Amino acid sequence: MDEKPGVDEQEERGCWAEPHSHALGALPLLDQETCKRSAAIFRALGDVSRLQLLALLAKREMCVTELTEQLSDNLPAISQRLKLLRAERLVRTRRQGKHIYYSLADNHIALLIENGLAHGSQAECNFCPPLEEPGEA
Amino acid sequence: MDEKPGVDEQEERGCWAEPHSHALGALPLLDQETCKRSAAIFRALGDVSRLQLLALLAKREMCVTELTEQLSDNLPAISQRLKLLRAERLVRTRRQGKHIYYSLADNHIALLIENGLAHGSQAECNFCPPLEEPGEA
DNA sequence: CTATTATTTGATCAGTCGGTTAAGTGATTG
DNA sequence: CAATCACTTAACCGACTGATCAAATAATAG
Repeated sequence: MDEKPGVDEQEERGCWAEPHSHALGALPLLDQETCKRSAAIFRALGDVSRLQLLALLAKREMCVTELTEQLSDNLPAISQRLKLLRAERLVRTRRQGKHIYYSLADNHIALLIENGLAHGSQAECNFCPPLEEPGEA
Repeated sequence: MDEKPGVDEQEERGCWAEPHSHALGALPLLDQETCKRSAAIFRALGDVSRLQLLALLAKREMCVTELTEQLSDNLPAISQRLKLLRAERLVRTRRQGKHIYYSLADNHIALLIENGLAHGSQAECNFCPPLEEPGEA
């Protein structure tokens, strides 16, 4: 936004004296809102219990009781996690009678989860194009 | 314990009495190692400062001093974040003289970041196929 | 209405995380 | 060699997180 620090004078202080690319000027940072939102999503995904929960919901919608059963955990804990995930809009709810069914909010999220799990596994990532030969010889 | 599929009688205990799909049995959970690794990656990405840092490194490799400049932050803070990101193998380092250059560990990570940022922005996600199901509740 | 089932919320509390400052390390220069 | 630069680490500390249990709420059944 401001005047860019043009390379007027080559002073001999700091690594600026060397031909660093950052002498070329400041790079634009991420939009603050996008960044905050993205980080919040990542943070919500960054927990083993929640990730297991989401992985289950990626298969099909489930009510809280079933999630509790499948995860062999206690119900309030599940509910608290779901609350957080819902606050981040990663899951959605649907009420039917006495039950509240949870499911992933959209397939964006499903894709992101799948993508992350692919990275987390040692298997080849099917989201990335085949690695170009890292020919650093 | 389970009767045959012919659900003629309703037992009076729990939501099991109702035709819930989890009566069909337990679903497999995620492999614990994959889950932990994935969650760790997500957690590392789940911070605004680190995400900005990674977004910069997605453009090109930089030394710590330049990152400090670009982010207008103090150097030890950047270094601590880089340490964490390196511990999670999201970034790699290359020493050249007095400088240590950081870059993203691989393009898996670059893709995952790009993917997450796309979700974080309100724009259409270019990683997801166009939604095929208009007729959803 | 009351009772029961299903789920959420409140409140507490231990554990973790990230920023900050100062000191430490490792490479290069004179 | 000592001085300097680039960066890392240690240690402390306040803030946040997530688990837990009891109590509250919401919908349905009787």
